Amino acid sequence: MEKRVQLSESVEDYLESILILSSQLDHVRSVDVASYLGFSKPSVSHAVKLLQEDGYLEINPNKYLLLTPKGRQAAEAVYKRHVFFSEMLEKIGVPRDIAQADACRIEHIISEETFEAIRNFYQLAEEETDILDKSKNGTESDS
Amino acid sequence: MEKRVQLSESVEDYLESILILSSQLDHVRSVDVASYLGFSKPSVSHAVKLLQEDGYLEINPNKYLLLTPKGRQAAEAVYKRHVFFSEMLEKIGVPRDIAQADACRIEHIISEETFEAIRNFYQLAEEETDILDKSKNGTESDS
DNA sequence: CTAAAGAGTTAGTCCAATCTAAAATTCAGG
DNA sequence: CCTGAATTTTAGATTGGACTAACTCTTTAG
Repeated sequence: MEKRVQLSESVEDYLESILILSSQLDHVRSVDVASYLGFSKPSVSHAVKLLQEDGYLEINPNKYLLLTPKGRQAAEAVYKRHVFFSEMLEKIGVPRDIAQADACRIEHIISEETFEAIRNFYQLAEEETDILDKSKNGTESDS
Repeated sequence: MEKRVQLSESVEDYLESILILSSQLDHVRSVDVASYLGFSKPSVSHAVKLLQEDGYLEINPNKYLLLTPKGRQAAEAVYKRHVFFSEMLEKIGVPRDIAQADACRIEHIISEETFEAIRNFYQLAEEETDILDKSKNGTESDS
């Protein structure tokens, strides 16, 4: 069971980007996070120190950032939402870049209950094959 | 056409609450907004001044707050999202108070495109009467 | 070995948005 | 008219999360 305490958006962003980077690089350093998020090195250095103090990650002697179980769990919870929303939004007709941007915000703010409910609802609706088609057509006039 | 520049969440909250209060009271003062939002009076006083400077509202000689067309349009855009999401979430099985709270956050962050796409998709799916029922059942195990 | 590049840190600034404490203003009742 | 309550405003503090400038530490090429 996830304890889902409310973390700040900023903390969630750092943890998520470390998770993503660690699947792309063989190690993640502060500077990698900085360039990924577009933040300055001091900003990341500072944030990382706080994350460490709060037990979300450890900094090994090589300065590699390693998520603790607590940190990884939080990161995965956010990332799971990100993946779901970006895919779902695109499937219902939102342009990819906008879907991405919105997923980046939604992922931080919705409750577990809302996430589960939307996921459930979407899955059921998706099975009605024609809904997705109609939905896409219905939004094409926007662009 | 809505120009939908990105306003801060805070600004949107003030405008939305003035809109809501003006449908409940025959005039809206800073103190009403303060008690509605749970902020201190100085905070509201300060924010209201900024809103006025930016052309979102006017303060009449009785200190009543009056939304300008620009302010009203922004307020209504947010309120429209609020109403849609709180109703929709509740219908797909999210407990009312949680649906409310999530709607209060979602309303500020999603793009016009995503709003339209979700609304469209939901409307189509809603017509398949059994989806809503199944959806509610699917989330009952969470509580 | 040493200089330069790369990475991290320290110190201090800024901004938005809140707060409290304490005026100042307005206004209604006696 | 004057006082007390309600409202608004001023002044200043705080907090989170970003920034720049400039330092230190580490690594590596020549």
